[in-house]
Amino acid sequence: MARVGLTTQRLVRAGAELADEIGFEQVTASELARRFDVKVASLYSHVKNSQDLKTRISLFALEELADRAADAVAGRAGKDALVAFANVYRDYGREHPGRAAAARMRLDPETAAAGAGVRHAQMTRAILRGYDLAEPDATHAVRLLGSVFHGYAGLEVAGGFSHSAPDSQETWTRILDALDALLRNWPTEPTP
Amino acid sequence: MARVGLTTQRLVRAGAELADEIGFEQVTASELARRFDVKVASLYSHVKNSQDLKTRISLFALEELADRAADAVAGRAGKDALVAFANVYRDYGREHPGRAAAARMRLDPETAAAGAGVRHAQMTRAILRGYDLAEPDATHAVRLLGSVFHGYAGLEVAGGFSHSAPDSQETWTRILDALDALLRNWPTEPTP
DNA sequence: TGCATAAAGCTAAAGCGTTTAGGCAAACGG
DNA sequence: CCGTTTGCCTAAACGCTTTAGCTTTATGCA
Repeated sequence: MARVGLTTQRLVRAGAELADEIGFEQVTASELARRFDVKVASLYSHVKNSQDLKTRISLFALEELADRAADAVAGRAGKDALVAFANVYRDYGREHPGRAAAARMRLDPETAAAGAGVRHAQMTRAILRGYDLAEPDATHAVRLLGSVFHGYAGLEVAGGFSHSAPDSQETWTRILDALDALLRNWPTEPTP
Repeated sequence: MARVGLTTQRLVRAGAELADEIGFEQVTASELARRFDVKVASLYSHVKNSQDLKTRISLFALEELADRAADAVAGRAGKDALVAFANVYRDYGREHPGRAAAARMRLDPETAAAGAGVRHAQMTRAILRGYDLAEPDATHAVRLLGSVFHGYAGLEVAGGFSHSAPDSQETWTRILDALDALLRNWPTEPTP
């Protein structure tokens, strides 16, 4: 019985790759065990249960995404930063659809707070430094940006925009133009 | 063996209620059979399989949501219509979290096109008649609105904004103000 | 070096959800 | 009142999850 060298880390990374191949929903302890050529029960020494495995994959993806975002934003400001930041999210979703789906998985608030969720919020806030938004408008804007990135990725993977003109890339570019314009001219008072 | 009177319709409606109670992900043929006090195999005369059941619940929710939206938008225009429309989505998510999750389920494009997906797109487009958007900007705007509604609901149910100031309702109102301002002043050309 | 011990991976088994095949009986049409 | 449809059943196979307890491997300390 040669040891394969299972680790929580290795399981999570392999699970992330598996998610990209077959979809996050389809990632299962059994399938993962098959990949490592190991009996299913062996995984349970490294992972609490199936839910725990998925949660860890989600947190891994969030971390990886935050790393990329931090990298992209460094040394940029204003619209330049906004576009770079947004493109990280979009590119990640296209390059790693399974991990991106994992990142969108609903985590209970405490788990999310302990993970990279905070980094994402802080980076989004950092983007807004290039615009002139005081609280609480900055928070509103952070939430708007989160909703758009989150929502667009979800709709795009669902095939919502595919095969219909104008193409998704064009829309994405124009949405970023629009968001930039909006942030530069955020309405302080509702206009009835 | 008294007959319960199972129907695809009844199964789907009960499945939708079940989703609101225990979460869409947890809706299972077994659980549904338990509710009707019927053996699981009996469901398979009315539903092709478990996936088919979920798809039907999703389509049901989309239809219900489209009905409400159509109702809300009737006789309104401009920001008034935008706000009413957006609030339908948000209220539905809070009133029927399970159905809303079902509505966000990824369907294959042909299934979605055959269902109420088209109505949603058309209504969103109708909202934009109150603003001055020519193609392709109108399409970009439709996609932006879809992303925001979709994304906000997803983040809100994940508890993203709960228990942190400012409260979610305030943000929602201000986001709608912002979107209204953006639509009235949509940037025709990127501003570098 | 050699042994003790913790950890890795295994077998076995129970539980639950899905799905199909085939059977009985209730409802319904003529 | 009879025949047909069909609603619901039993039975069984299959796959994923999870726990319990065992064997073997690796590792570190004497």
